[in-house]
Amino acid sequence: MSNAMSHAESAQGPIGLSNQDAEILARLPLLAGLSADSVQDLLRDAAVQTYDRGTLLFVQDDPATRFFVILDGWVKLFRNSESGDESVIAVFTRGESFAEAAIFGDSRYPVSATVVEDSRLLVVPAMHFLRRLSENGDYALKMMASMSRHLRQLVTQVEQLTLNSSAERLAAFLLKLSPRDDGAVVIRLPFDKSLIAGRLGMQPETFSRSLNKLRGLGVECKGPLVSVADVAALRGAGAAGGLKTRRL
Amino acid sequence: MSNAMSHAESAQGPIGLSNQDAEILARLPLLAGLSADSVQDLLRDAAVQTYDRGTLLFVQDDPATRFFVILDGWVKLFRNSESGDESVIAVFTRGESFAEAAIFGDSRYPVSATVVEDSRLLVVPAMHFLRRLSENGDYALKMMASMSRHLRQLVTQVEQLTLNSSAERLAAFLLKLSPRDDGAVVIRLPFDKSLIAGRLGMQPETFSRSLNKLRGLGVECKGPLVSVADVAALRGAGAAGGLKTRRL
DNA sequence: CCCGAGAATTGATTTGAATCAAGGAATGGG
DNA sequence: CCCATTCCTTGATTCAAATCAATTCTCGGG
Repeated sequence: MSNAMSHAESAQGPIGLSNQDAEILARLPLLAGLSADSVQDLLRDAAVQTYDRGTLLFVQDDPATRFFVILDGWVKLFRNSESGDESVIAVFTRGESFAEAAIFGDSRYPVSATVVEDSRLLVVPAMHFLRRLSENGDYALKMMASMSRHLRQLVTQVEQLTLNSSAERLAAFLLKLSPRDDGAVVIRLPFDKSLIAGRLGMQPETFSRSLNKLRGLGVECKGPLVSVADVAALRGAGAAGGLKTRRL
Repeated sequence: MSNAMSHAESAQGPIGLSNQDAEILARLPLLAGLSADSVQDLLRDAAVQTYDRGTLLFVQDDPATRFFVILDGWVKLFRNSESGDESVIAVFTRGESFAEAAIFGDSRYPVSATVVEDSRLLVVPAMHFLRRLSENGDYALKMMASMSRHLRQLVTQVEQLTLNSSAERLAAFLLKLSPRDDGAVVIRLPFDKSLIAGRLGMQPETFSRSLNKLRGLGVECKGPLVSVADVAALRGAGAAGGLKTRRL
């Protein structure tokens, strides 16, 4: 089924990817700026797979033998405490890679991962990829830049958890989703509200209430659609502590 | 002053390090298993520097031009919110490296760093180090393993913040410091209690009270010394939810 | 088109931790 | 050796968010 589809690219694309998929890979921090040949080389034995919502990709402490690039859909990374409840560490979507970091060192996944929307993923086995990395410094630098990015995200997350209120975390989340940084926008929430709540370290009830608190700042919510009257104003309010932070 | 000190090693040690310092470097995940020559090679223009407590090493968003290895002392990484208060992201000590990840990608420090105890640091300029990394896959893999480790730490931190109580986080902190994993131990707190509180995402007052809550589990505290009657029991209580977690 | 299950909201209540406010050790300099 | 500054502890109070408890809303299937 992979032949005769897309004329020129289909034959030379890494593992039989559509043009659009190839586009995604090209933009990936991990591979950005590499030649088509290089990408082909790195991803030689990678494969595209389709997963249904709910599929468990790997479990915390599993040996890490592969990592993933999301071509479509959403994936949740989480941890389970001994007591059974879960902490959402990250949620990724199209154009993002995850678990690359795990294939180094002791090479066990530090989190579990499930598919939260039907997804198409590029699955990259570690073995060949690692070999190529160690042979080519250029690849390795890209990889480190990508890991560095994930590190930053987590740093931000720790910061937010320790010093922002629920409403502020939600505001920050909306701002990150906003396509523009001022004026009025309508944002479509990318997945279930309760999952967003988890991602932001709060209960669903608190999520709902936080959304209400933002109403005073021009935020309205109908179903999965959130309209923000003035993005800049929302950001300003967050920074100024118009929503309560711990005082100075 | 570097000659005639330690007989054999002094001459061939990286940049005139004592045997003990060389020992530290050898154990560093970043360099572990590399030959003396390789280390010498990588750290060619690194230098040992002494810093007084309170010294600001770099500020969040500074261009990241160097990273550090701690030969002695303690260093705090933190972020400042717009509103002025700080979030402690990590505290590192002898034998640990930090800010390696920052020298990749956009190459700005994602955090600020200050010295919290008089310290001796190995300062490693990024330029030469990066060049060597890209030339030698072995170096790069080590580096990634090290970054992977930091990533794991942050993941754990996010998890703890979202689903453990203050008392549990403190218990986990003590357990990590414990030299043995059962029986009775006395632990010396490595730095000020208020800094530990910050590191654990709580106020100093809450730290004090959490310590009291642990008294019921055989934890006593005199000054900077904490005695644990039974390490295994403490761990058990934490896991079992003897200290309150969110219920299942 | 209606129905049932899961998702989301809303309300009432509890509670863990922050804040406010003093006291009490400890530490270092004069 | 004493004082002062800083750190730590303890108490009273407040507050944000979790928990408990109903509804209401939504959406896909019969």
